Amino acid sequence: MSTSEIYRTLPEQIAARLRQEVLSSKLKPGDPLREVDLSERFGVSRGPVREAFRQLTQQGLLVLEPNKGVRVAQNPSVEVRPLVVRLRRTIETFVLKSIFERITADDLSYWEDILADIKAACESNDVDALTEHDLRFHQAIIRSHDDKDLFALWQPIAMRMMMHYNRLDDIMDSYREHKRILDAIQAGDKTAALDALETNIQ
Amino acid sequence: MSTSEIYRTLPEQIAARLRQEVLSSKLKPGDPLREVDLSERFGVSRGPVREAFRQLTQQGLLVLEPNKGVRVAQNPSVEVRPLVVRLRRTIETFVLKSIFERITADDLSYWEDILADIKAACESNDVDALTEHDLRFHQAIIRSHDDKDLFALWQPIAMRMMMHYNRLDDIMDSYREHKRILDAIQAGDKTAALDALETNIQ
DNA sequence: AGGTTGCAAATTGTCAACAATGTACACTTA
DNA sequence: TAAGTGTACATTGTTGACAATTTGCAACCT
Repeated sequence: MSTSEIYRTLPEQIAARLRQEVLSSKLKPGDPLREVDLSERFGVSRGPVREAFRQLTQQGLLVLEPNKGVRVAQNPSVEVRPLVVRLRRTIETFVLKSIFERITADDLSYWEDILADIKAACESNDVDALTEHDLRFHQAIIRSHDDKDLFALWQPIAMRMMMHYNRLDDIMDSYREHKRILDAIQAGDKTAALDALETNIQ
Repeated sequence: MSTSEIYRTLPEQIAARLRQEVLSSKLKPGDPLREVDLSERFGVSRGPVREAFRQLTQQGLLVLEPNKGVRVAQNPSVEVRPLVVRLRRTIETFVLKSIFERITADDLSYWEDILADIKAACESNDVDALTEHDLRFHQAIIRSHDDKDLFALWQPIAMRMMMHYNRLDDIMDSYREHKRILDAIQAGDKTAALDALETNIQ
């Protein structure tokens, strides 16, 4: 997502691009995606495109119907949304709690970099960039846990929250919320950090 | 899994078979899976096998390393396991709560059928069959919710709990626990049903 | 001996052709 | 006209060949 980021495989690159377009609503819920179109667009054969489709399906961004192809997934219904929020809070607070005492200076400086990106995105009113860096911020927390499996558990839940969603009136609030999380961590105030994190997830 | 069950696609059939072998520990954590081996075994080309691998990866049963292939995933660590339990309880109780008033006679008779299978598996001490029907029981509850997306959210979490796990000393306890859930539902006792469900998930 | 380099084999990744399936629409029939 | 049927067309599913990558091992150097 970050433009300089290097992806290992072809399907990953394609998936990253499509994910960005779904999260930024360039692709809207229900839109069909054709294998041939995308393979021509990316200059590859249908194989890698199919695999990118499977990856995004696993993340909940696309929906697959056998013999019919994929479409952009619908947003979670109003009924299910509170559940998704609860699940995501459960995972992220679990991780923050369990790593809190082991947070390193490197972790902090990395998170500060992301926070700076969030600030820049807010100031230039760039919603797409904000979505990207918001995601990176929370990803970074999850990934700081030793158990890599947690990320696979968290991703589909978080993605469902990130789709076409904008709960804030003032975009700068996003920066403030993330700053509050990081400030509390730096102050060593676990309770405040967890509270700030829960506030940010809704 | 149920022998008469019909799968739509080739990859689904392959995935179902491999899932059974992982859940029954015929395939053990860390075991590598080779595309050619399995394509020969199932009499298909590597394509459908690859896709089955992707499906099982999404369910958390396999782990994929680019250019290196897939291996059977490790069990969740003792540290993460309580989180997985909490997530699964959150989803299943959410579903049971929200469908409780709309449960039909058809639902109940279907669940009773599965309970009978569970009983039979317990009585013949068939752990593999028990795992299968245990899964079917909870799947049936999740699937009774209108929002089909819930299943995709639930599956990877539930699968991680089902892997190589056997918490009960007496296998018949599994039957008793599921019977308690169904009895409470039939009695219309929501609180008791939710409590029985939580007891069963650990 | 310890470490490095360079094959050769095993394995996954990608591609393009062909098969199977689903879809749209004109055509028939009552 | 309305319902059903047949037939092209569009699209996904599967296959086997070839390319790229990783891995194990032997030969080599220091």
